Amino acid sequence: MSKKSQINAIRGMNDILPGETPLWLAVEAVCAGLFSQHSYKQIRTPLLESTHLFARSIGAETDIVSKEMYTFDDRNGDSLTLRPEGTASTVRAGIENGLFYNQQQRLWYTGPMFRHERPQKGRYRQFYQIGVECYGWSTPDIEAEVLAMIDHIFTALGLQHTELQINSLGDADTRERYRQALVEYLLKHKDALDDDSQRRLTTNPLRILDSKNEAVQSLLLDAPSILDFLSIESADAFSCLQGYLQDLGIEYTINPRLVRGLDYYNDTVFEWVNADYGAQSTVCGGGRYDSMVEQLGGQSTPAFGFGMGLERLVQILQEQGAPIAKQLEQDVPDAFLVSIGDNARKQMITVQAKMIQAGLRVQCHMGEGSMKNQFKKADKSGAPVAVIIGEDEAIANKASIKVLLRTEPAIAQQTVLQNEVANTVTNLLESL
RNA sequence: GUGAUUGUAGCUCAGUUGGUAGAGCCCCGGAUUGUGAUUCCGGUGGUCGUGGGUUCGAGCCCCAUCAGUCACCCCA
Repeated sequence: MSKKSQINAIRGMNDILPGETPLWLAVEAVCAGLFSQHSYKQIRTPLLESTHLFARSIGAETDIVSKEMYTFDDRNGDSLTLRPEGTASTVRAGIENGLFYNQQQRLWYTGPMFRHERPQKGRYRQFYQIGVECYGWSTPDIEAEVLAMIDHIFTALGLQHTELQINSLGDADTRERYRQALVEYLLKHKDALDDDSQRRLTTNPLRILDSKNEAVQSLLLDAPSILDFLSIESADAFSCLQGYLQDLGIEYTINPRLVRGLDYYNDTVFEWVNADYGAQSTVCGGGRYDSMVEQLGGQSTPAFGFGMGLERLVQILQEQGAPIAKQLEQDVPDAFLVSIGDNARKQMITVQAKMIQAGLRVQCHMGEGSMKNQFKKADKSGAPVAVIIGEDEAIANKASIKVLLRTEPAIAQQTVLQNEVANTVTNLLESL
């Protein structure tokens, strides 16, 4: 490895390597499958958007917009931004293409997002999110559908120790009245607040609620709860949602201190959290954002959605040894082709092509190689059978090819499978 | 952005009070076994993240810088 000429990835960017991509594909397939079962359609939007879009939707005062976006001027002098999340783009695309005009939409998306944060494991500056957005429903039933869908996904993935937390933020008027009450309460105990919380008293008091400072948290035990400030409508909707969750058998806890980092949420908000992952405990988060479509210039449209960080999800599945992660370790070819002599070697690619057409997964030994070497490769590939094309058979242009079963103890338990594969391969080869 | 910690072969790591580098795994070759695996023998591969400094001499000391990791901030 030469050192002078080597160029490394820039900070916070990471490569997803071939050892991990099978799990990524499997996770994405599970999600896409369940989205499809629920009649959600995918939407694909550009990675680049006008900077104004995010300032207007996420909130110009939020940390994301004020200091974490990749923003630059393009050659025309327009300010562009790499998307830091998926919701704003989806809303923009929906408005622009008339998807919300007297219509209802169930949409999902996936792809890279960009935030200039301090990187650590499972948290990168380019990260992948998969999410869902629903437009045109103001009632809690759509919320229950989405939460049930996520629950199905986690069950299908075999995700453990991850619990649902819900809260309601009410409408704008509720939040304003609650904000005043909270600030009033906290000012009485201002000395007990840490520096960050004192700063937030003026910038964003609600965020003090999820402070990790223990002194602050104990102080919050006696703080007013936003749930006591909800309007009749918001309270009804919230209890209605809980009824759905109980009917569905989905366990949840109400966390009145659950707030979201983006300004656009109202009423129901939720997170799935895994307490084992400290600073990155939130696997999936979302909520209702009824005002955003109008705020971005569209016809007023109720909206509900969530986003899920794939790096975290994949990491947790790996560390928990989830079945979906383990089964991929057995992702091996059905057969490995080996040849003796030049004539046989020339036939090998053709045999492989026919086996592939028959639906088998086949790996071929490429290039020169002693029998010993070829069998080593066959063994390493994990294929349950090795197919040997011999010199005599090749010269006679017949396909009387030997199929060997591997008999290594480690895979002896797969004997039945081996025989099935061997029979399939043998039958196929005889018919060629 | 703040604080802490780490950075030696592809991987996991060792390297003693500073004297210009080692192990295991992997990979390659050979011997052995009815092929592979196993066992034995041998081999490729690192200017010790980078750039300065101190010193006769630094992987080990100092400064800077880059990167990873952890916590905070923030968030998925």
